[in-house]
Amino acid sequence: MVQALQENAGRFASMVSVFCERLGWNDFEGLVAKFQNRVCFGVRAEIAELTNIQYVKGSRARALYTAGFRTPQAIAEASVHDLVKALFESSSWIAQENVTQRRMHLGIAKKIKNSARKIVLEKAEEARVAAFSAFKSLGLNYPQLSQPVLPTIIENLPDQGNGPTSSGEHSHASTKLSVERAEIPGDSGDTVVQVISESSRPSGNYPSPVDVNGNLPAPVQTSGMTGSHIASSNSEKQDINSNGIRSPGLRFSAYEKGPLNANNIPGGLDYFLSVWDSVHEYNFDVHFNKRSDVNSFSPFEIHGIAICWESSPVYYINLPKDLLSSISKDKDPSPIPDSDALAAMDMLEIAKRRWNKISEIFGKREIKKLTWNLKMQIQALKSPTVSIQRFGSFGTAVKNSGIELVDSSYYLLPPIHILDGIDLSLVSWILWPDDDRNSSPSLEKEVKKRLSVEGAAAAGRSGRWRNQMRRAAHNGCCRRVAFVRALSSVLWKLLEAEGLSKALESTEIPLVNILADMELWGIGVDMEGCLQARHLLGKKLRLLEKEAYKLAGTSFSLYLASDIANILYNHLKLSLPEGKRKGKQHPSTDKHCLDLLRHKHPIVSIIREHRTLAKLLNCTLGSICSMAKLSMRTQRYTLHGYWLQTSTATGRLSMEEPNLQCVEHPVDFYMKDENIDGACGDPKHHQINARDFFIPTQENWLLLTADYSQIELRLMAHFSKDSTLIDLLSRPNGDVFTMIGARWTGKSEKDVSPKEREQTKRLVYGILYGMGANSLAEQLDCNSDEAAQKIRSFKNTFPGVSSWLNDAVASCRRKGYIETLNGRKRFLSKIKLGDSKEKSKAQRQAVNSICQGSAADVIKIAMINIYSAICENGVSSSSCSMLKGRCRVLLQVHDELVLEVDPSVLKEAALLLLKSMENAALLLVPLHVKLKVGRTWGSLEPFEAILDPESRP
DNA sequence: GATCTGACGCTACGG
DNA sequence: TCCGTAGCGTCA
Repeated sequence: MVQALQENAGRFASMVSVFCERLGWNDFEGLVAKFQNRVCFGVRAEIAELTNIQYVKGSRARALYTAGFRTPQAIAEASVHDLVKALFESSSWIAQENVTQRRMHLGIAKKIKNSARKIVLEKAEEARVAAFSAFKSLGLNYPQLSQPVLPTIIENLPDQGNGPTSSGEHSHASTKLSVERAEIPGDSGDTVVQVISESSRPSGNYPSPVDVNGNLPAPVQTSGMTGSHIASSNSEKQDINSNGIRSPGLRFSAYEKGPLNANNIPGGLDYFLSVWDSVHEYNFDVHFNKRSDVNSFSPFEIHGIAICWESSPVYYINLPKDLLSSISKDKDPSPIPDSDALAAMDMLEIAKRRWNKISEIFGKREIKKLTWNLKMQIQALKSPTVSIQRFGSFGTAVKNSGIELVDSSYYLLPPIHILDGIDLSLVSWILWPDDDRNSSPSLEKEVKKRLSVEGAAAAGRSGRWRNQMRRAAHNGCCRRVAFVRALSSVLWKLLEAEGLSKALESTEIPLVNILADMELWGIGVDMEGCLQARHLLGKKLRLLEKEAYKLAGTSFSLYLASDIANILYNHLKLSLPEGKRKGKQHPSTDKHCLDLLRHKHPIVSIIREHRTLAKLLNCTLGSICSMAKLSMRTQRYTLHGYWLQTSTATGRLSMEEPNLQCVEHPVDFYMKDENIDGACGDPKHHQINARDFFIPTQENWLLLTADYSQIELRLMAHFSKDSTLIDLLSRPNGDVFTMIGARWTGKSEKDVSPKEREQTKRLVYGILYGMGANSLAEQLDCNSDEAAQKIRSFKNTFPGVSSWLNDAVASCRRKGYIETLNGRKRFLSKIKLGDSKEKSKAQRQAVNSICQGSAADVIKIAMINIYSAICENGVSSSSCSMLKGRCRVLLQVHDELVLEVDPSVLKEAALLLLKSMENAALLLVPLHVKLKVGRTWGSLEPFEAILDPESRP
């Protein structure tokens, strides 16, 4: 933690000082100094600054100061132990210290440290943003500003002492957009089939080198089999196997020998590429790393690609070295002398041709290409960069050849689009959606779980370099590809046996591309607004704390549930609500509990408000500020979360770092304005809507969102075929819950009050998810008899629904799994095998997963349809070609899609969105979609312009 | 003895 | 004894 902090602070400090230095802008330097610390005004100011830290008031501040901790930063970096020493061990009553006291001291020191950490982080961010906006207001061109900064930052990192600091030559290079460039020949779909492909493509069925259990056949057999495969393509190839150029172990099969460098086989890389091109199925793994410290247009640096196919050795292409090798031309592997510029240019042409060939191979849709974690690899190959250093003597030639330079020391190669790649992690997830929830899918773990020990070991051997240097340098790339090969034979058979290939191929695989793009693109952030809100919230939180301490008569941590429980139930002697004990460490202080207590003591509502606001500040706004990056491309702050396709059991997407699927709704509070003279007026109303800080990534574009209305309810109507419900949902307008409420209470629609509507909604979802009468009674604020009566009444009104609920459970019990609209399965074995508690849980899950999972399917299909119309390198479809490049999907929030749109095509985009979503599935009830448009996510207005789609051609 | 980890509590979001 | 997520924090 502290390391991260130090890094952050250091980065910020160097950035700021470079800004100032380069512009000679002294005023700004002063501003920054103020932000960074307020040291210059002497000791009193310093101590005052320390009191900003939580739990640090007068005496502690002085104690810390005299012990040498003179800034929040020093405290943040200090060890807890040192803080304890500084805070308590000098005082006179240290002698009677006992264990509990010691623990308390440690706790306080920890909290102080945390609080100091927060303060330092905040300041770093404030200054970062202030620096940025100050430059912007000066009208400075961003690239000029940022370019010198990055190398300087790198310079400050320990292991990159001599990064280029400043020079004119890179100031213009990286501002150009380069994605649109470089047409790849193989990209158009109709790739040229080379003659060699046909003649060398092995015919007939392959004998599988590894059986379903992953057992390796005896070495003799394998060796013969490998030979026969290679021989059928080329006899020269066999020689290398028996000659053992790379590996002395003649008696081992190629499978066991470990990887080969694709350039070191006879015929060199060109020959390898032609063989690779001829196989009908292969596994690959791109070796790359993400330069996370750089706000680059293209942070992916690629090093190589590992490839293997059935019973082949694992091949590794070293980039760019192997592209530039001349072995196939004159059998002379030594590099061309640098003086020979012409030869270098020739070589470069060859390299380009080879790169294009690779691109072409990846672009063949009909070839089955398997890997693990495809999304990142797609991203890496979309803007692959290679360090200048790796070009060695070709560097100058490359520079003159028009290959683009980015981040001053990386060349950007033409993009490669992997079409229809198959991600084995998806296969594994779709087969076992309830597995590994907490951990990210790991290939190693998967191999251990699904393959026999021998199978895993054999795969490991074939992907493991003997040479330790290479093993380290290739970062497991070859091993991964070998594992993918071993796993795929097992998983693919299972997939087909379970009949899950359709779900995989129709939605999950196409979705990978979309998510990859969404991650790269990001969403815009209004940093200034966010920081202002944080400032405001911070002030309010401090006021709330003060008030809470006053009401409690003592100070305690509002962040700590056990402290709050202690204050409420011991100190203030409030009575614990019914049934809230349950053997925990402390009595519950959760939201529901506080709601019950809210009239008993004024502090309760303070605690509630503090919790809500603290969550907003620390989680949402905090992560926005710390995770937003300044985008080179758009000169705006953007957030790039990660989309997780395999983390949920029901099939929904989820997101992390940050999770923008749970950004709060607007929060209101009142706060007295403190004027400079201390006079306080009436409490002023404030509203913070975190969604206001999300904006398009492009200047002047708009956000366009669309969300499904009651999608799960509609799916339930579809599945249950309940005629009453279908009838209600098929009406073109009117509120569904009001209508259900009317039907259910026997009133007419206009007599249904908003309260009744709300109750109806809760009841509907409650029953949908199998809620018991007791909890429903609590939710609806009535007794459990009434609740039970309402449930019966509801079920009588919709008899089809209630019988479907039973059918769904029965069917799940019979088959052991449930199935979604798209044929995805979730296995719920506990519905049969568990104890009664587990059983009833599984029953509820069964019903819920069908609806939730089907809803996830529907919106995924809609996303795919939209993407195929708007994506820039997709097949051009008839009417939507004008949308290409002017419209992007930014977020998916379960039932809602957030797009950004060029205003000139707003109407077209809205129509496309509406149509794609409404037609994503054909149900017995129509799917309703609500469109909204606005400048920020928080200020959306209903979009009415295309209510009548028939008016458009 | 500092540091890491898994379990749990709480709060957001979505239906 | 509604379901499904992420994330932050404490504690043993």
